[in-house]
Amino acid sequence: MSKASSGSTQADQSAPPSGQQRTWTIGELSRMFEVTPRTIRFYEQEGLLAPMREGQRRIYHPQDRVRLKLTLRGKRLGFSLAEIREVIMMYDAMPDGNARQLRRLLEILAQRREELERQLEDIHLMRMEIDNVDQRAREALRQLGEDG
Amino acid sequence: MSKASSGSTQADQSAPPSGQQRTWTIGELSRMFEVTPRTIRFYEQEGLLAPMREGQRRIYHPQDRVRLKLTLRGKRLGFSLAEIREVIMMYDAMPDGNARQLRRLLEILAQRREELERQLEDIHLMRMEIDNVDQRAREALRQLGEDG
DNA sequence: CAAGCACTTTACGTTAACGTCAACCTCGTC
DNA sequence: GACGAGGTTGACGTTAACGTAAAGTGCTTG
Repeated sequence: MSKASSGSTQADQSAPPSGQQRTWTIGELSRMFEVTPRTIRFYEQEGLLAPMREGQRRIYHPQDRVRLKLTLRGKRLGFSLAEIREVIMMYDAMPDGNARQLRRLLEILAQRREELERQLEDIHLMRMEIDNVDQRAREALRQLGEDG
Repeated sequence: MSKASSGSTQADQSAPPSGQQRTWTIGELSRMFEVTPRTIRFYEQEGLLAPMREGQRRIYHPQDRVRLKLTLRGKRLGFSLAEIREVIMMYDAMPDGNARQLRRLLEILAQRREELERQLEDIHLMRMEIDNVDQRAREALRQLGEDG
């Protein structure tokens, strides 16, 4: 809904002195996506993220943020971290990926798409069932007396 | 879509001698839904199923089959067994449910619906991204030479 | 009646995805 | 210079959702 324009010179949230790219700490990111820092470090350990370091501290660039967002979205859709990693890594290896890798990637993508279609159907079915139950519950409530 | 009429005398798959309802063993159900018997027993242990017994052996009626189907669908959508159980149990308790229970059920249903909407959006977004990656992978493949 | 097959219970094992300490650094600031 | 706020690395704990193996039951089939 709120389509934040990314072209303006507006400070997105707080810009570094120079016109560099915005970066975030692990804490900022964790609040931003409502996950714990532990979770973010775990994703790194699992090869889903690879933030730069500033000394010993992690700094996350927009690219890392995108990856995290994709990861969390994948999770909400029920994919395992391993599956998500596979796609992300292959995507990153794309420019110099060989034919076999690319074909494999296409395979995976096709699979994902199938699963998504199944989920779509599941969602529609479940919606209908929820509507049913909801309907019945409301009626039952009415039967229980018009007060409340 | 296929609204199986439950009134006809037709044998659904294999009818018991008399015109009773069709029932299944755990093995049949497990093949039918491509899960292991262990899984089905586990769901029972978790309060999601409650099949009759014939001696010591479980026999599943259409009602049980429906529950299993709903459970698996819920799982595909990423719900936990606990969440699924909550809804199923409340649904069963509906007829004599009190007002508080009914309201609680409505709450849960509303929540589920919200989650489903989020998932729908996630699916659309992920589809677009998959289409993108797919596109790029195909092009990269073409660039690699027109052979193979 | 032995064998096989499908089922049963019991119980311990496993994996994914984190949670939860503990012990340590490294700033800015009071 | 002590201190608190945020960060770091281990390392072990936990939970959900089953897997797996052992040992027994009951039918029916050669």
